[in-house]
Amino acid sequence: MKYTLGDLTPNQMKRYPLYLNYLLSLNYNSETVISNRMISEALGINIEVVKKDIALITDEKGCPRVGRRVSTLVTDLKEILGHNASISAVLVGVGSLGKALLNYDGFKKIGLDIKAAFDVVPMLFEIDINGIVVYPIEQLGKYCRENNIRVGVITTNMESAQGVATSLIDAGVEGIWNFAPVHLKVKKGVVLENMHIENGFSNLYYNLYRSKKGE
Amino acid sequence: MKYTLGDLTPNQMKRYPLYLNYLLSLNYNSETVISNRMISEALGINIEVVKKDIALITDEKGCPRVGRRVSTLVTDLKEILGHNASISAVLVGVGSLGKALLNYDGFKKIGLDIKAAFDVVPMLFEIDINGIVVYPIEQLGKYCRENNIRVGVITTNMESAQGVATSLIDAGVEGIWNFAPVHLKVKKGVVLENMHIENGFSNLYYNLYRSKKGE
DNA sequence: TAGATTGTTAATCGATTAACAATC
DNA sequence: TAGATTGTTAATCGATTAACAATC
Repeated sequence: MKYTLGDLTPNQMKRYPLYLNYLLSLNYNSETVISNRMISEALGINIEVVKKDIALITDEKGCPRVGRRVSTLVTDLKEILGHNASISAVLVGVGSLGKALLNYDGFKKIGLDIKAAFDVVPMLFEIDINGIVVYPIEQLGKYCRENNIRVGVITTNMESAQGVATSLIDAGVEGIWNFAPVHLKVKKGVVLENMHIENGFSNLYYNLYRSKKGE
Repeated sequence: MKYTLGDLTPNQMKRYPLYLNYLLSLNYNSETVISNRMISEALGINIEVVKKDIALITDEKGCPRVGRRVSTLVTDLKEILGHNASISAVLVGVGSLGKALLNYDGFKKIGLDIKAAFDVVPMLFEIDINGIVVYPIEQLGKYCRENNIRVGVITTNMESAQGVATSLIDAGVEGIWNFAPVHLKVKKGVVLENMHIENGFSNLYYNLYRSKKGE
């Protein structure tokens, strides 16, 4: 692995998950190989971009007329995408979206370790969802400090999100992954990643328009 | 509105939802004004970028020393983001994520009109979730054709996603909004928008790394 | 008026695309 | 060997940033 995370551009970081997703969709064994061209065509990404992106994150030299082993690429992509890390997190807001995320088994696989969940509704307290226990929101700060929580996942409603974010930041989290459809203010140095489904739809809408136009 | 959707770049289209989100987070009335500078500082987007983006989508001239009315900007942003449209859609896969999305009231507000849901589990059939009825997956194709469905939302598990996508495409949908964490093959001309939560995490992970590095 | 902000043009920077020698 | 693919360098393109006159 020639380059480290810090050398990669945000644009590249957006493409790596696409490569990984695509490779995982193939039925491959330890001998399966793939060429940049195939990746390029499958994903609709210019081949020169693929060549550079891939060459950057792997030590394996591509073999002319053949390509590279899929298994190596998968390993290298996972490494660069942080799937081998284990970042401690809490989730706040155990509504339908919160529950859905807790029930999703994929987080650990990608490097996020949700240690606990928090809510205001007493009926949820001490309930165990997919191995994660729900605690009263009052305990959020204490829990985060005592367990070195690095990331807070916010799945509350719009009204509560800012308050929760502030509590999380006061408790020392480094990053917030916000699923509530609101703009959050975070103090400098705290990383904010917004997962706004509305934005996904805007993109879809835009591309529907373009594709109709292009006909 | 000087420009239309087709004139805007994908990069701009990613920024417009951020502007809208931020403006909506303000307590504004019909007289509240905002300067590009304030937007720029709140969102951490270069002010020249903000100036251009905003000027492009509104007819209201900015007033030096003052800015523009927030209400006008909100209207213009909603227009360009398609919130005034109404695109017919179906949702396939009424698991925890599917249910969470059905329970989310925001879709209609942003221009997506989910008309029906589909699943394989008989226990769910004819159930009404937030006004949306669940039907057997066998009826998917027929329903889409008869109701001119333009978009299919996929919230199935990984295994079923590709099959569902193919059915939707065969039934004539123009776009697929995929929440299943897999790579989907779609035929040319069909718009695919992936909502992969893993990708959000990769971004967060990357920015956590950068922010630590920058200290 | 002075100063902040707008709108726009020019300069810089970075990313994408094209070209091509090297390799199996 | 011929041809496909790699890796890399050069050219182009577009987006971001800087600069500044116009305006209230």
